[in-house]
Amino acid sequence: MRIGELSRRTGVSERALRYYEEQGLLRPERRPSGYRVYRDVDVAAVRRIRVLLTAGLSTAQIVEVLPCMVDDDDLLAPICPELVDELVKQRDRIGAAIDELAATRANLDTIIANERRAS
DNA sequence: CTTCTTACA
DNA sequence: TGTAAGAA
Repeated sequence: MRIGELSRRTGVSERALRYYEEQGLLRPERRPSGYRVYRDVDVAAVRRIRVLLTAGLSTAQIVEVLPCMVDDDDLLAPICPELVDELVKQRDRIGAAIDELAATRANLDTIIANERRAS
């Protein structure tokens, strides 16, 4: 199938699909015309990429992590133990980010609470 | 009509 | 990431 069909079947824009390829996430063949040719398995591949992207992983991380994962029905399951380690680190980073945002929000709340009427 | 690349009021 | 432009 060509990019248009893959886009329709995955709900991912053609722009994004070309970007994924640029990042090494997909390696479609090329027809002499230059058109990209995707295989059926790429539909599932794109879904996995989406899941990881939504989980906050960068495309670079996904490139390394993807080969260590397998489709367990509808979910993604990590195979390599070292991968689980990286995922845990990623989870911790998110936790840290949440804490920082909570702190900045608290600062904002304080400032808002200081509102005073103009005399 | 579909895709490709490149570039950005 | 979207989108416009010019070419195939």
